[in-house]
Amino acid sequence: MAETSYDFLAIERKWQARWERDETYRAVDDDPRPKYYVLEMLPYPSGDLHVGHAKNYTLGDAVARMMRMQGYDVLHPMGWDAFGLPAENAAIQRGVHPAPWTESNIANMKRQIRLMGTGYDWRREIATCFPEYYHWNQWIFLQLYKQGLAYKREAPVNWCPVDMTVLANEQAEGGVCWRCGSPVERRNLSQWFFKITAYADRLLDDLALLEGWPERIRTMQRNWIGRSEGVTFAFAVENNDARLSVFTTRIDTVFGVTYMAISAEHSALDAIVTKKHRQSVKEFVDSLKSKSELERTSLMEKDGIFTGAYAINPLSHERVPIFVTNYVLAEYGTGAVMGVPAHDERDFEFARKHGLPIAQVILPPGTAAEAPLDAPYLDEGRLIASGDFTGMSSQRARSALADRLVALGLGERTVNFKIRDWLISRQRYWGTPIPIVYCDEHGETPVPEDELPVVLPSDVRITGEGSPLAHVPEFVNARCPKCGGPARRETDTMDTFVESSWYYLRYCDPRNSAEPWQRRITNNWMPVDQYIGGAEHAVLHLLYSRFFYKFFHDEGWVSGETEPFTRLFNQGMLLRFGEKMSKSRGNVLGIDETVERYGVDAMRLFLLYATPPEDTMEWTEEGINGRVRFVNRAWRACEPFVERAAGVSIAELPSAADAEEKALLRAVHAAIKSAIDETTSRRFHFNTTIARLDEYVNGLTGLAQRNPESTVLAYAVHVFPLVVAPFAPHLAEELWERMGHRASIHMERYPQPDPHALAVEEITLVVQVNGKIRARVQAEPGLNEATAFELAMGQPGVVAQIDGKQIRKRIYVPDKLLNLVVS
RNA sequence: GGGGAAGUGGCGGAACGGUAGACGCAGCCGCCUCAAAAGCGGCCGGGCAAAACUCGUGUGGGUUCAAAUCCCACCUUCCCCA
Repeated sequence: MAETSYDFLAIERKWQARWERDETYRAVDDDPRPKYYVLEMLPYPSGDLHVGHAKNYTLGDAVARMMRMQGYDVLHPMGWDAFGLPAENAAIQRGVHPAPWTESNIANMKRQIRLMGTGYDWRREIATCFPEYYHWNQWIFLQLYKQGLAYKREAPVNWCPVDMTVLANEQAEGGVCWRCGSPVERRNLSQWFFKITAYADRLLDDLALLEGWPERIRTMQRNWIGRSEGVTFAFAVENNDARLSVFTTRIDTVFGVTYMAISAEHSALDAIVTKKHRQSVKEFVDSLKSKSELERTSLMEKDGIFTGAYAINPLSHERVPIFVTNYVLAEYGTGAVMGVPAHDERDFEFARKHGLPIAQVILPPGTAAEAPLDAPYLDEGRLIASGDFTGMSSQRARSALADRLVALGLGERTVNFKIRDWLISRQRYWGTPIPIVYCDEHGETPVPEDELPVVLPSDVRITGEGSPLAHVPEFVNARCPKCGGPARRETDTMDTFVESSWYYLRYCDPRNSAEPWQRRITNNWMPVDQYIGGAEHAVLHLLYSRFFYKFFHDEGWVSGETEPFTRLFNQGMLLRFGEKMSKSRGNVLGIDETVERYGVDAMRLFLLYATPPEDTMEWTEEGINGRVRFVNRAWRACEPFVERAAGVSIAELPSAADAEEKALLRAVHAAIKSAIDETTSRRFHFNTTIARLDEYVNGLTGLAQRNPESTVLAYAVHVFPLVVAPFAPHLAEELWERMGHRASIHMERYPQPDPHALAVEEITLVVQVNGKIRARVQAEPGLNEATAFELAMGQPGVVAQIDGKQIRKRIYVPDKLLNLVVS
């Protein structure tokens, strides 16, 4: 039967073309409707999309469509995080220039995203590799520079030997490169940084504002920022002018110090090491030179070597040996720590190994005497053997000791952060050029704003060795903006996380060539109401974006909220054959083949249906087939009735003549209610909504067989495309059009759940005796306790259980349950 | 080692103090068909031939009239941080 077979390929193509022609999903800048900004993290144009990507975009699309149909002016844009290493690696491996490689990938991915039926406002598309975009990246750099928040300094940095570039701290978490997973090395290089540490306190405090974020992401950011309060004070070095500054959060253990540990890169090391130990210390330090942070702190055994020098504890005046160690890092704190073996795990291990004394100074609560320790005691307690401070609690002692150090002028209370400045230099080609030139006379000089953008030259040789830009004389040779004399251009490019830290603002005003965005327009759209993406960006992109937004706020370029993303939703992963899709695993399922084989609507429905969106889900052949069946069933249930449906108003609830009609009306409105509830609660568990849609279609199919003339059936058919539209947008459009509607269904209002349709005429009263179910009684809703009790006593099963016992208590949950407690 | 999340039929999941297993998948039976596929209808946690009954939400306790749901301990898995 030709007219009842659903030609998804033709119909889906037809509507995708129509939406594009009509710009159905454009967001209107000045519009009386309330705004809603829904955004999925912008993708890197790697070339091909698979169904894993589709999972991300489908959820955002369903949310955008639900909100649009509920009367919001929805901004739902898409673009490309187009700078980055894969383009350059392709150039090295295959000799293709990054620009055309990236552009053809974008073209292909854009085609695939359209195939997924997602409703984006393509007029706002951006690609970060175009000068029109990175112009403003450079401009933002200059503003940060002006405020002293962009600066260059020499520092030990993370170097990825595979990607041949340096990495920010967040990008080398756990000692491996975030991109390629290879262990990073340490190198001393002069590099550009953004001073994110200046915002550490605010980034931490404002986490409290982010109630719409998953708690674990907030916790991860809190840990990453790593604020700790403590004391910074100095140890003098015996027979030496050098002083060793240390930071500790446990000043209450200061009388337990039995050694000092300093990093191999400590600036005072040369000055304090004694002649006798110079050679062995040098050998130890040299052996550590190329070792990464990961190797030093995690893989290698805690080790160190005596310097021959002694430090004097400023409070106990004790003399303790100074060790160079592999586990104290120059970049953390002051590069020196006090060793308290009795109350610190690492110190305990170290002391054991080197035969250092273990002096207990904190007594666990409830213990009286000092007992030999076979493990360090890490918690708080009462101080012993601590001079004037003996007998105090840890807490009191910390305060008193800090006061003492401050009073003696030996130290101060300080706050230490784990977070470090954001290293943005990359020795690579495919990125935003840093707008700085070096003049012999004027040194480091920013490129004037009116000379932006500093355009990336296209004629380069990309070999994978060294910075490609350094070998392009036309690029390197520049004029000094101050004196016009010869100058050398900076050849590092920016970390691609810079571009993605503000792209959500550019979507608001994407074609502005005079400024990065117009405040009037961003004020209308920002902040992003719902941000959707994976958890892997918890401390990278999401932290950088928050930092940028606060800076923009301080500069007055954005107003209102100080956070860019009001709500954040973390999508779960999509697995196939138990593993994440990747080329190397050979389990990638492409968009094109999926869409051709099953249809987009079926794919979308499956991705939303299989699990709640935050859970990891497994792609299965059986699962997608189930949704293909659903689409076909829905079509067969509705299509033969479109004409009759068109003649029935959806504004009025028809009256049901029998139980089956009544049940169908319930199913219709239960589906509507579920869709609206899942959207407004921001829970987005559309898997349950689609289950209600199954029941809806089951109801249609059943009634169509038994009573094809039913008005209720015609009504339910008429409403169906509206209810299913956010999830299966093509099927919805086609049915809607066949019902004679001219405008896109996606501009219609979503139906409201009708309480009359949802009301039940009969309830099942559960009767329990002592909490065990003994009977189920059908009854009219609204019965009172006395009536319920009467009904219950008419049940032989209940009476038998009570038999001669006394009813102690009755619990009645109206229209649901009666529990009789007997004994 | 610390922190977090989660353990429910053969499978994905639903229920989030009040009828456990909605809905789908797989399986089984029937109708249709020469037959198959598709479609349509039905069954589908365990024990019992069946009803009655009874046991069932990782394990063991607890709170409650009532626990998959709340609390405690343990086991397992996954994710973060050391």
